[in-house]
Amino acid sequence: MKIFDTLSGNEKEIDSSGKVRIYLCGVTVYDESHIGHARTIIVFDILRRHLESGGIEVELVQNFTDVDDKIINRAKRENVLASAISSRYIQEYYDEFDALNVKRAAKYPKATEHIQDMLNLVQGLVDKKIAYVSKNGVYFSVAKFPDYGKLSKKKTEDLISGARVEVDQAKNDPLDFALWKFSDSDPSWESPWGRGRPGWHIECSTMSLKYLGENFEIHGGGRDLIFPHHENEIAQSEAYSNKPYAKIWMHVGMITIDGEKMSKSLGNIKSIKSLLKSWSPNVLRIFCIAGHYSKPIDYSEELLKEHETNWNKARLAYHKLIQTEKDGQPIEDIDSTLSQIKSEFSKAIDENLNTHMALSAFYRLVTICLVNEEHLTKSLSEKIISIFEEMMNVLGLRIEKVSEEEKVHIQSLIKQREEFRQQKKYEEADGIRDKLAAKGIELKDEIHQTIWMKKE
RNA sequence: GGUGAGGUGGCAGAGCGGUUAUGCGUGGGCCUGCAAAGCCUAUACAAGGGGGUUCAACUCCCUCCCUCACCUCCA
Repeated sequence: MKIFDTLSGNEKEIDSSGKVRIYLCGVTVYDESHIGHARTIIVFDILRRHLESGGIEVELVQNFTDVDDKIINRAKRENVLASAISSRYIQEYYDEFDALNVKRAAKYPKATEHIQDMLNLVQGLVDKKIAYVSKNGVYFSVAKFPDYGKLSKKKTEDLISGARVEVDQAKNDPLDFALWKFSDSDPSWESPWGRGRPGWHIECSTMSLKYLGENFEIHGGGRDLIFPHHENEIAQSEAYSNKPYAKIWMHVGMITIDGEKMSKSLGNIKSIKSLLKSWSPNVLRIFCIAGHYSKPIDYSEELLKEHETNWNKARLAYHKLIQTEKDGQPIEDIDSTLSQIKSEFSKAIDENLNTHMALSAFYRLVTICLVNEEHLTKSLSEKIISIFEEMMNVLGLRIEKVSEEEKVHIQSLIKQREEFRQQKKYEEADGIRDKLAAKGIELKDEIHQTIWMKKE
């Protein structure tokens, strides 16, 4: 499988000779997660699911940044400890991403639980004289790392001339960044250089090294992390280990709203929590993967509605498949069509995670079910169901199953209702429909049969 | 100002040097106790502007214009 590598600017084959180790930069837990976070995480979820479906072992590590100025400010405002804020939002994170059917990572390391590891790394950089101690903290000396800028394609001269680089008297060079910041207030830890807390970038270098080793397969996150976060991570990690850091850098595009990036400061956030109130997790997932991951997606209700329409068709098709009992002559050439769709689907994902194309293959399968209803036989349905479920599994889409017992019950009610309808006792028939609706089962009358569907 | 990614039919969006992607929407029809859906059919002569390369460009090259992101914390 190939992925576009930001560092080399080319698509690169993922080294799957062994376990595929992936480090994903997670969220800073100071507030609710939004659909932009969800997009990045869902994209990596699909990457992981696809590799795993091909029998490749994946080890995904995703951090929580739980020490940060925003967390501290919020804690002050609410007059609680910083850890109270971070643990609240970590819990919400789990609740929401479980609801979105995102597979749990192998490990969710927290910065605050790796202070000593970070200090060791800083010590290594100080020993090598790549980091230095100033009055505000310990800084990384960018000038000592000649490759600085290779990921974001920036020249250090350009960065210096850019007026937006913060001027800080405590630094030797305006480009230098903090590895350790001196501070006495909560949260803070002792260090050989003075009490304080870690800089942002050091946690990812430390925790990826600790859990995935020196030269792991994929490192990623949102596009907005390329600079300075990932650039600085490379500098620290490679200066420390003298070895190349990640083999592939993968970055996911932003979600915009009215053409502007979704961000807290603009106040145009769509939180996952609020979106889950109006849209099913499946629709939200489709929304996040309907365009290519490298490009931005502009949020709109209309777009969500469109995906909901499409997804409803898929649900209908699936329910038809599982309710097909009849036998007969299947469609000609169906096997070759099915295998074609199947291979198109996985090829699309193999080629730089083209989920858009994969999704269109999936919808083609849906259309086959809806158009060829007359020819759908039990054996054919079973065949299609297995492909259908395979695809849903890779995309992380999920249709709730009903128990055998419940199924029998629904069928008998449908049969009863059918009898009422034959006798034109519509009130009774509608009564049954309402009764099922109350249980989350909706009915669709068709010419030869009534299809039931689990509501979402 | 620098760096990167883009500009495709009403909207969303891929692929591809030469054969209408597709979906949504919209019009018409079928089906139908109602409901909801579904199916059929029609519909867009799309490629930011200007140059080039080529027998042939939406697809490659140059140039101009525009949009977005990053250059400060950010998925």
